[in-house]
Amino acid sequence: MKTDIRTVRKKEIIEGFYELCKREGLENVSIAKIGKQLGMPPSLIMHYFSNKRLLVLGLIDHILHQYQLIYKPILLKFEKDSSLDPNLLVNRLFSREWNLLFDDGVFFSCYAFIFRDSTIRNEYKKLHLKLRGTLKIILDKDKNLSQKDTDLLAEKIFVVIEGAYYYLSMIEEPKEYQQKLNIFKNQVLELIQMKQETTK
Amino acid sequence: MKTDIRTVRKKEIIEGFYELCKREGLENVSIAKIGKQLGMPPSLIMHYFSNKRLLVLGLIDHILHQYQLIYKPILLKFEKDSSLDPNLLVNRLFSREWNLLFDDGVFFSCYAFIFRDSTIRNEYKKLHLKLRGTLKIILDKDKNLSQKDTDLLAEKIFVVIEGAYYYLSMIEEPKEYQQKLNIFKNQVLELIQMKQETTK
DNA sequence: TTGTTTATTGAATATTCATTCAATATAAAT
DNA sequence: ATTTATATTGAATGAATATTCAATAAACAA
Repeated sequence: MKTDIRTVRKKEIIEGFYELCKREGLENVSIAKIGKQLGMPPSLIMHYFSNKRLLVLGLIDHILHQYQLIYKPILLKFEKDSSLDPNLLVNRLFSREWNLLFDDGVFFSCYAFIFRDSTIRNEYKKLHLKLRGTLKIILDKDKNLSQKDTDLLAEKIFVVIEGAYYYLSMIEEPKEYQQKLNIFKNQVLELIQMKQETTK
Repeated sequence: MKTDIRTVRKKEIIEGFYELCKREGLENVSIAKIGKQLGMPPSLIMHYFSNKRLLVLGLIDHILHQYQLIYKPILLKFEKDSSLDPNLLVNRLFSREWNLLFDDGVFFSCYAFIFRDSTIRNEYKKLHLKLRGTLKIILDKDKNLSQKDTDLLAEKIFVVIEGAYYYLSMIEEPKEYQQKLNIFKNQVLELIQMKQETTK
């Protein structure tokens, strides 16, 4: 009753779509290809997603959900602790162990849609606001940061993380990658340990 | 002799391609559409770019060239001055006045290719290295930064700029945009004015 | 059990896609 | 002026595209 066929099948289709995007790139995936991948006629896909835009919207929903699914637990682990280990936090924030689960190419392909689709833009924005909000909660646990503007600090931290995500994607050589990564980790550490402006 | 027809026409095609991408999005532009836009048969386009990948490669070359064309003069103005005004530099680095000339949607659509095309990845990387290099030269002019690791500093500055570029693209409301922008500008200013590690 | 809704199929649609080709025009080289 | 190379055209290709439709099967409600 809860897991009615409609819900299951829609999920199945989106996941097939996502797998194909990983392998072939979003721009090369057609409804027919998704059908072949899943062993179902294209008309069945159209039965659940009445046009391609809805399918892409579904994909983006899936990606952002997954993005959050990976990021949130990393942050939430700190919610229990009363004290904050900045080094541990930074390592977690930059841990890219999820790379196996999460495809950056699909993420950025979908990101490019924000410039021409306001629905998608808002979904992306909502996610990023949520992540900043969670980080603020973590930072507030730290007594060293009490009475500091943790909203501001979360903003500054995440902009480095996102810049790093963008920039590091271009770097293949592991040694170079590690070296740049350390720079950005330090940059965030310095932000946390800096004498921060007080909340106004 | 210098501007032979071949060069002119190829440029014309790429620029038409770019205009269409701005309006309709990279994924919706076909060779036939470019032809219609320029009033030439698709076969002529194929005569100059023997397949679509080469056309996309040409577009990316064009975009990166334009990106650099906008950024470099902003930086080079400082090369003459013997002293450095950090506020002025930061304002220039974040000046988005070029938004009219440069389309962010096309930029990120093309960026997404780096994940599946190593040629494109390297072109993007080359550009970013060059920009960091130029910034380092600027920073080296500042006596306050003498004997500091300006390579490192340039890296830290640009990762904020790029994170900001990514993040601010989601924000429509001008007031909110301005407020976030100021945060990131300050963040870079603090980096410049911080006691920086010495060069090893 | 009957009726009704939903799921699934497979064939068909018109359109658009990248690409090819042969023919012609134009320019450059001799 | 004649040859040679390049530019340009327009028509044609088959494959792939998103989407529609009518028919059947399965699930569900009465």
